Amino acid sequence: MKIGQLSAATDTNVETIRYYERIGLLPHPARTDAGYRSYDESHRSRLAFVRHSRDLGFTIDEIRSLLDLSDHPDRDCSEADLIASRHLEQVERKIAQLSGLRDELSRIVGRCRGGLAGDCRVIDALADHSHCGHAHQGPVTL
Amino acid sequence: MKIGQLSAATDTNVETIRYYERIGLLPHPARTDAGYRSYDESHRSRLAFVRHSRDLGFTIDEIRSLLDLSDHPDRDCSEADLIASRHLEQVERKIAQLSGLRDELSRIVGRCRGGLAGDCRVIDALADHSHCGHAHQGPVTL
DNA sequence: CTTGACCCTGTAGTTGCTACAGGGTGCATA
DNA sequence: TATGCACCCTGTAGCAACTACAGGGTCAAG
Repeated sequence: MKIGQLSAATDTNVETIRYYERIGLLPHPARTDAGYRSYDESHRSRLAFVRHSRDLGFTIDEIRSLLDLSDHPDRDCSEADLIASRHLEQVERKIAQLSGLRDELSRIVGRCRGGLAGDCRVIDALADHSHCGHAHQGPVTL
Repeated sequence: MKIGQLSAATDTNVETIRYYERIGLLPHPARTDAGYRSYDESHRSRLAFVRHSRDLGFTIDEIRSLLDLSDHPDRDCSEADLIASRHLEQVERKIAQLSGLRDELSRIVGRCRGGLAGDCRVIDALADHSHCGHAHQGPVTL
């Protein structure tokens, strides 16, 4: 299997596959005479594992640990459970944070009837009004 | 006001303030003889506007547009409303995506009773099982 | 006069990719 | 045989929005 076929089989960008190899998430595959990467089923399933983990929002470092456990079936698996449950907590915190944003945003939008920016409620709400019961929480990434 | 005081007054990292200046979000302030940045109330309120917008998850580019409107009170403010409602939609989409993750993660965690990684349900769930009714959605950022 | 807190510039690191530039390979077709 | 064209290679730079130095200058207190 060449990289393009692995890419199609796992729905992963070719550049991403090379990136995962570079950072040590995937092993260096064999090469053809022409220097092309040559993959087999074990590479495919490892990459599928990585993809599924990324889809669930695990970081590269967490995936490294999970892969390590997966490579050593004799180890205790409580670490995997710990990683996953910590991650679940983070996802829940993020949902709570975004729900707060959503509530504040929906209070803001739809209040302008095409007037001038000078008395726009949207602009106004973003200006400095510490009295409006809004708890400062620091920048957020979507 | 020196940068450290502005930093304290707006709960913003000093480096972040200089960064905002560099990318043109804040104006270049006056300087003291020693070359120290010297801020006044107008800088403080502009930075507060930026911070509040970032807290609500607006991107730097969106904030640029919002600041621009705020600087021109004679403009039509429907653009501000558009920016905010588009952003609200994005936040709602993100919440939906994360809720999906949360559901799948909670199905996965807590199923391991300290056994060996070889038959760990967590590891197992991350391996390749396209039959489990999981819709592929691509990597997510928290 | 020295200590420590603050300030300056400029550059590099973070995360997880993505996008070239500039080249080589392999196969089908004119 | 030439010549496209799709694919592969390496290496580097870019994205967002900061954050973290390194290596220096300034200022007030003790």
